[in-house]
Formats: sequence, C-alpha cells, structure tokens
Amino acid sequence: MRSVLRYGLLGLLSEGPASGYDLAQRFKTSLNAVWPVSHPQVYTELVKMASESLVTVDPSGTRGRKVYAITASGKTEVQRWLTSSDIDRTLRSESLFRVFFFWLMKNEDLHQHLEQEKQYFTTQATRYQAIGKAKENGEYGMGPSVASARLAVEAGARLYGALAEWAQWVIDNEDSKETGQGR
Amino acid sequence: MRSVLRYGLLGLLSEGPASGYDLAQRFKTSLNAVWPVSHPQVYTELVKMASESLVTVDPSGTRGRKVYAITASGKTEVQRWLTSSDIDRTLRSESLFRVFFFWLMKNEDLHQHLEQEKQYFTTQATRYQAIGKAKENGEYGMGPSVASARLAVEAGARLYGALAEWAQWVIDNEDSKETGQGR
DNA sequence: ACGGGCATGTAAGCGGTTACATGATTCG
DNA sequence: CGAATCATGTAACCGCTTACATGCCCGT
Repeated sequence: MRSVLRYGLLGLLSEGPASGYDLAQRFKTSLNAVWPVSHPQVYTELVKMASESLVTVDPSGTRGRKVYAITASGKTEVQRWLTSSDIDRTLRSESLFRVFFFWLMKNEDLHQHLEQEKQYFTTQATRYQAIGKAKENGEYGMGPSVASARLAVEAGARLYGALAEWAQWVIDNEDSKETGQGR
Repeated sequence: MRSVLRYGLLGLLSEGPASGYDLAQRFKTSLNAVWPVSHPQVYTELVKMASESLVTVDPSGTRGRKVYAITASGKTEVQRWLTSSDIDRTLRSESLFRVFFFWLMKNEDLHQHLEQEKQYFTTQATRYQAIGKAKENGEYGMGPSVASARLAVEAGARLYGALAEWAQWVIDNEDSKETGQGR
C-alpha cells in the first residue's frame, strides 16, 4: 500500500495549481502534524506523477517556478483513494512508545519527563483550540478546504487535550504510590 | 535521529533474554499499535546490535532458537535513550491525514466513511478499556513492565475515546448543515 | 553589493516492506 | 503422515532523510 504523500499532493492541487515549493510549504504548515514530508520527496514525487500524467507541468513560472496542475486522471486517482476502504489506522507515536518502558526509568527522571510531556500536550491543545477559533472567525478564508482543515484542527485539539489529561492522571498515580495513599 | 526499533528491543530484553521470534511476537501484540515492525527488521537489527555488543547471542536454544540477552552497554544505551530529551512527538495518522481532504468527498461517501471511522474508534476505545481492567485484575501478572503497559493502554483508551467523540461531533456538524439548522 | 529567502534539484544511505526460502517441531 | 506453527533468514525494492549544490530575485 503506497504512501499517502502522492494523495496529499493531489489533494492540495485540487484547490488549484501550485509549485513544488508551494506544496512543500503547505505540507509543512498543516499536514506536517500528521504526516511529515521533506522537500526532495515532494519534488521527486511531482516528477513521477507528471510522467504518469496525473499532473501537468508549466515550467514558465516567475523565478524559475514550475507550476503543477492536477489532470482529470489525477482527480479520479485522488477520488479512488478517498473512497478506498483499506486505511492504515495506526497512530504512530514515539511518545507513547516510550510509555512501555517507563518502568526502566528512575522515579526522578520519569517525573520530570511526565511534566515535560504534559507541558507539550497542553501547549498543543490550546494552540489547536486557538487555530480552531480563528478558522471559525474566517481568518483563513471560508473555502471548503478550510472547513475540512477546521475538522482536522478540532481532532488535534481533542487528541492533545486527552493526552494532557492522561499525563496528569499518570502523575497523580505516581504520587499516590509514593505517599502510600494506596495502602 | 535513529529509529526507535533498537530501543524497543533493548527495552524488551531488559525483562529477560528472548529469541528474535519472541521479540517480534511481543512487538506485534503490544508495541505494534504505536510502532509497527516486521520480523526481518527485528532479525537484522539483533545481528547489528550483537556486533556492537549491546546484546549477546546464545545460538543453542531449542528448535534452532537463538536466545539474545542484553549486556551492560545495552542497558546504558537504553537508559541514554529514555533520558534523552529530543523526542519526535509527531502523531502520525493516515486517518487524520484524510480529514484535510474531506471537502473532496461526496456527502454520501463522507457520511459512510465517518460512520466507519467512529465504529473503529469506539471499538478500539472499549477494547483498550477492557485490557486496562484485565491488567488491573492481574491477568497479565504484576511485574513493573505490566504497570507501564497499563499506562500505555490507558492512553490508548483515552485517545480512541476522544477520536470517537470527535467523529460523532463531525457527523452532527454535517447533519446540522444538511437540514439547514444553522440558518 | 550582498544577505536572505525563493526555488529546484541530486546523491548517498538508512529504514522498512514484501516476497521468497528453508528447516524443525508439534499436534491431530 | 500431513498440516500448522515455530523459527530464522535473504534479496529486492521503495520511502524517506540528510547533506550538498545551484541559481534567482528582492530588500536594504
């Protein structure tokens, strides 16, 4: 099952033509949170897609820009992906991976780590809440793609909110053990 | 920044010696949810780690098993990882990636997709809740590694719970749009 | 003029998947 | 005895990262 990069690019191009640089930037500012990509990856994939005529290239943009546009077969391809039901639903996370090995950490180090994690999660949660508010106030325009992004942001806010609460729960658990309240 | 596979293996070996097959199985039953690995990856990494003397090999196990054990330098290595602060906190998810392109879907397809996602998320949430209960009842033993796994399971339950609620929220949003309640 | 961001790429190498391959052991 | 599972690997290939490289254009 091929990576989602291709479909992300086709999805972004569905909003209108853009250069590789544009696409890499837009990946970095929004999609990066759930699927990081690097710019060489974007450029090479665009070339590949052009050779499969999923996109067209107009190399006459200003400042050497190459403007890509989605084709009809590109549109069918992204549609096919969106309606295909074989999704990899794994939630990959190095943070959660570490949790399995908390028992190897010294109490002191673990406590510090948990505080950091909680800090990070709450920051992210409030950040996404703020972005969500801003999107509702139309600060990003009001196209259909913005409405979808709003949904994604809401998911982020809820996820990081849940993780922040979880971190607090773990900290409380630790404390009750140490003070012997559970005896 | 190298992948977490190595540290996962060292972490599992901290509980005691095990074969490559064992380790691959244990990855698949617990760590797979946050970091999938395939068995060739496990075998090759173990060979590499043996050559760096982070683990030792005893090839005289029953049925051709090769039993690996963690060394002192292996232990320091996993400790170093656990206390290093440069974590990649990205929450990779193909499900959430798709959300950005919901606006490209037909209402009908989208609604069906959302119902499926909600179904999946709620199933996972209840599944993790059940595992959490079982761990508390000591059905997996009561070693320190089980306590950590319990924390990870709790995170999973909360995460998927939040996602299930989110999916419901999106469905409600869609409905209010269609029936014109927002007018 | 020059520093910084715009814009595109190449190349090496690692991480990871998929398919293939092999033998040993247990269970029915 | 045969099927399933245990157990370990190899090889080809793809995805992706990192480092390197180049030229253009804008603002000061």
